[in-house]
Amino acid sequence: MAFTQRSEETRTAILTAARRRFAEDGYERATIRAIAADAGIDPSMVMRYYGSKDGLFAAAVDVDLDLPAVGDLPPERRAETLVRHFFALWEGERSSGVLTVLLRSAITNEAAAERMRDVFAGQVGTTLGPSTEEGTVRAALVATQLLGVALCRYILRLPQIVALDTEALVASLAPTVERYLTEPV
Amino acid sequence: MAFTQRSEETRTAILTAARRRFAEDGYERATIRAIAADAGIDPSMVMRYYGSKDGLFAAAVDVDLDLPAVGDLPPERRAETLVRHFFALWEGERSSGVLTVLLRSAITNEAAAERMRDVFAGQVGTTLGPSTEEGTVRAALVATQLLGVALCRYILRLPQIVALDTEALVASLAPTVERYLTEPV
DNA sequence: CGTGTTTGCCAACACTCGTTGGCCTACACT
DNA sequence: AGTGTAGGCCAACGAGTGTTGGCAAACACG
Repeated sequence: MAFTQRSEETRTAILTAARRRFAEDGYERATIRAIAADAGIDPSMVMRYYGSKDGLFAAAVDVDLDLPAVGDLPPERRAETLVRHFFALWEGERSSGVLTVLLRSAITNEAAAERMRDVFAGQVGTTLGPSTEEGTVRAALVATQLLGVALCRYILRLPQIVALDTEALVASLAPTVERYLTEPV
Repeated sequence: MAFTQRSEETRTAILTAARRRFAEDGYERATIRAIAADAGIDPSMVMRYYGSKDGLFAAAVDVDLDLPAVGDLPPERRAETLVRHFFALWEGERSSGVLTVLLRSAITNEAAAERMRDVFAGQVGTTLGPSTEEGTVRAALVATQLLGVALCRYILRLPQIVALDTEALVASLAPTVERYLTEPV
């Protein structure tokens, strides 16, 4: 019952390896065997720690977006703050590809898609202000642009988008996001 | 050697079933057996007609975007025309989910991702005008928004985006696209 | 009508996958 | 030191996969 230090180490080793494999290969092609090999342990240990592949996946995509409360900012600063935070999340070391895991597998795995909708509804929808219907539509429009750029940059790796640095992207995208947040629908 | 009528019928039956399965399940989870069952024939026939699963996939994503020559249009009409054509492509009966196949599998399958980059470079990049470097960057920015909305609407099925009709989406997205086409980078 | 070719199905192979149970080792605690 | 428990590996099962070869039936054509 009590976690020893060693068990906790391999537990996180498995999780790290799982995130990398899920991010690179997607849910279906990431195999328990490969993840275990990366973590330097036996495949059966993965089962003992996380119960099943689904359980491991659920642990791998358990992410906190840690969104800033843009509602407190002056309106003209909200869009830029959001976009900047978005790139910090994707390119940050700490998250280590969780978002890539989530997005990539939300596309082949219905459970992941639902989790993504939940994350969106729960975290994105509310931090943009009171959750009126209009507000969630605005948030969804923002999501189309931000997820689209993540798709092209981190998954499809469109060379023109990969080549741009984040500052140039912020400059291009912030006005779009601002329009979705303010323009009448 | 000469194609009989019956062979051509099952050939397209296989292709139709394959597109549907690939679109719904993605490359990995779409099985030859399921596709064959949908087409009402034996799995081995799929191999005889298309050689391998990869061959079938290549045939399934062989798509012509049929983009309009927006270069001839007055600038203020280009964005709206593009967005409208984009939705017509995705929701049109004729294409029957080819684009969903392409996008969905480009995310787990590296070969599909490269094919997507090729389609983009070959068809999208050039029809937006002379292929200067600035032009391809603009085209890529347009792609982030349009692929993003396709992702949210046809794959993740974000309810707020699914609920909007195409006219409302055109109204929301066209100004964004127009900005990417015109605003200094 | 006879014959060769196409269309199709059946059965199987070789492989990989997630998952399980048994067994050995190393540590913790009294 | 003795003992129970947790950490770890090995071997295997059962299911599902893409793929192949052989054989029956339907067709085309002389």
